[in-house]
Formats: sequence, C-alpha cells, structure tokens
Amino acid sequence: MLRAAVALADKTGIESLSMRRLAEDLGVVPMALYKHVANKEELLDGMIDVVVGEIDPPVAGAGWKSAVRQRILSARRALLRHPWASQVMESKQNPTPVVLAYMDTMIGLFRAGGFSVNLTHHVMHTIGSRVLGFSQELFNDSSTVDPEVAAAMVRELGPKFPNVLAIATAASHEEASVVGPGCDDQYEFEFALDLLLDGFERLLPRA
Amino acid sequence: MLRAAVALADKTGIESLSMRRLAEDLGVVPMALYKHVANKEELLDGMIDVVVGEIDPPVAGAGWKSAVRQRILSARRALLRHPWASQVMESKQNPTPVVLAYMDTMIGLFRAGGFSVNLTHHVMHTIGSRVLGFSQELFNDSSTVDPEVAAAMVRELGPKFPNVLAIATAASHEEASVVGPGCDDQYEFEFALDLLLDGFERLLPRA
DNA sequence: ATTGTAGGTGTACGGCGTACACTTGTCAAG
DNA sequence: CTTGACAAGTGTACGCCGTACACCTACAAT
Repeated sequence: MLRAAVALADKTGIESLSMRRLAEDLGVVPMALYKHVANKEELLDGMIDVVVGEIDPPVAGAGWKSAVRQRILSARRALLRHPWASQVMESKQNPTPVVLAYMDTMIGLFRAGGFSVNLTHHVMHTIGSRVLGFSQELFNDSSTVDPEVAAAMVRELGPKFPNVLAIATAASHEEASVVGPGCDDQYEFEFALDLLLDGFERLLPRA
Repeated sequence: MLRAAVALADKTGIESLSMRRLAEDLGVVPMALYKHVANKEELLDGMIDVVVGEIDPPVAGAGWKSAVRQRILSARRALLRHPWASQVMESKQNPTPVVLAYMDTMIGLFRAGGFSVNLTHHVMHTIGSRVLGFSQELFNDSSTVDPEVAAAMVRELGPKFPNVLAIATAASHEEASVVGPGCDDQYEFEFALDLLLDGFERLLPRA
C-alpha cells in the first residue's frame, strides 16, 4: 500500500493523492486504508520512510567528507525520483524513526571525522534540509525554454528587477540567446554542498 | 483584509485559516472574499507580501557582507513574528513581485560587493531559503523542557539513536541534567549564516 | 435620472478526511 | 468439525473545505 501510494504520488503528483484516490487505485473502498494507517499523516510518514529507505548506506572506509558527500548525493538522487517527497518532508515537524536513523548515521560520520558533539550539532543545523538532498529553492529558474515565454518574462522583469534579469539571462554558464539554458540544479546543489563541507573542514581542530 | 488574514494566521495558525473562517472573522460571507482575491492561493501570496514588506531595506554604506547579514537577520525577525510564513513560502513555486523585488536588491548587494553575475547566482542558490530568514529545520530540537517527556525520549532514543541522543542531551552549550536547554535557534541560524558568508568571501577575487 | 461598478449575499456542488457500525474470510484452539 | 477471534474490507454519514454562479445593493460619474 505504501508502495502504491508512492507510485501514485510519483505519477500524479502529491496534491492529487487523496485517501479516496489511493483507495480507488488499489481497487478498494476508502475506509479500508484505515486498517493499515491511522490517518493520512501516518500514510505520508510511511511514504517518506520508503523514500529515505532508498538512500544508500554510507560507504565504508572513506574520509568523513567524502562519506558525507556521497551519502547526501545519494539522498538527492532518491529525492529526484520522488519529487513530492521534499515538500512532504518540509511539512512535517517530527521525524519518523527511519529519518532519525538516517540522521543518526550522518551524525556518526561527522563524529568519526573528529567533530565534537557541539560542532556536529552546529554543522547539522547548517546543512539543514540539504542533508536529505534537497535545497529549498525559493524560485524555479530552470524551466520554460520556450523563447516566447522567455521574451515576455524579459519584458516584464527587465525594468523592475534588473539584477534578477541579469542572473536569469546569464543563468547557466554559457552565452544566452534571450534566456540562458536555465540553471543546472545539480551543479548548484554540489556547489553549495562543497562550500559547506569546505567550511566545516576549516572548523575542525588541526590534528 | 490581508492584514486580517495575517493576524488570524498569527493567532490561530495557518492550518486553521480557511476562507470561511477568515470571512467570519471579518463579519462577512465567505464569497465576499472573492471580490478581493481570485482564490486562496492569491490570498496566501498577499499574506507573504505583507510579511516580506516588513523586512527592513538594506542599510546604506555598509560592506556587502554586513549589509547582507543585517538584511537577512531582519528577514528572520519578520518571519519569527509570523511563524506560518516560512511554511507558506516553501509551498509556493513562483515568487510574487514583492519577493522578486526583495531578491533583486539582495542580488544587488552581492553585485555591488564585487561578485560576478555567475558567482552571485551560485551564492544565491547556496543561501537558499535562508535569504528569507528561515532555515528549514528537519526536526525540532528546541522544545519540551518537561523532564518527564525528556526522560521518556532518552529511554526511547537512547538504544537506537545514540548519536542523535548525544546531540540532544548536549543540545546547547551548557551542561545538561537530562536533556539540555534545547538549542538556541538564533545562534544556529547565525552560525550557519556566518559560515556561508565567510565561504562566499573566500570566493571573491582578491582586489 | 441613468447606469456602471465595486462589493456583499445565498445557494449549491464536488471533494476531502474520517467516525462508526457492519460484514466477510481465514485459521488456530477446542 | 465447530467455534470464535481477528484482520481486512464495506457502506453510510458528517462536517469541513474551496469556489462557481446568479443575484442584490449602494453609490459615483455621466
């Protein structure tokens, strides 16, 4: 049932995942679902656990930096397979045991790398949601290559938001015709992640 | 009406802000609201704009680092006054013009500080949601000082999540009886912000 | 005096989560 | 073989939600 819910959310989007739709998808009456979950929130928790379960375990024998990096990038891959997941995670206040276990091993990687308890605490706060592979973008640059829409956006944004426009048109790294090729989310994610990891490294007491 | 909606969300929480409740609060019939907003989403957009409007303009004459820092901390203060706002912002995909204007001046601060267009782009992605003053915590350490609940948590978490427990009990910076005083969110926010700003500074070409 | 318009009203629809009482299929203990 | 517990599915109903649509009202500009 959790698998079905995940598949349904993958296919039709989280906003159209209702208990009724899921039940229909399973060929069952809505109330039947409540024999397996107490309520919709518990269903969502279970779905998150499925996604988190897809994250690779930490690689053994690597340094903390590489181990953390690889694990986070694996989390990101899982999240890209289930685009609804980050939004659902954001909306939760208390982590499930599965998420807690993920956090626990991530903390363990830092501790093993020589970070004190307190420093690890700060560092975990600093990576924030990125630890689970998503970066909480406030806006969506990477979209619409449609040149007509792009031109309209330039006309609209240009006068009032010149700085936003500059970034939007330069967007990626190449030259842009009207609007760049959008921005490379993966590049941006790794850029930020590496900046953070480098920053963390500098906080480590020299051994 | 936007003010009333903001006040209502402040008081009763965003989850209980419905068009019907807001209408009742205004002494008006639900459908009357639709003469002022096209739909609920537009209402939420307007509410966000109110919050973003509370953010102080950038201070003049400061270096980029201090200007960015102060502005972001001002944004954070606005968000702390309206705890629902971050959640609503997260759930939006397209920024309103007001948010875009905020971004635009923030980008301007970096540009004036000597950041290239591309570097500014990366840097904006890296601060991510923090630019608006919230940090997207996946879990809520700073809660429940109730020692009974705390003890129960220790009993439950201890065996399975020793690393999480270590951080939770050390929590802040002082010695902890059973569970620390919770963590100082403001400290964590500034810690992360400063780590990022320092990281950005290092990316700047030496002048 | 007319009329356009901004704003408020009333009714109604389809969707949602889920409480509660019920049936059914399965299978181990007597 | 019977029985009865229990897990799983059913059907009905309630209260809430956002909002479409037709209507009304008061007032400002012509």
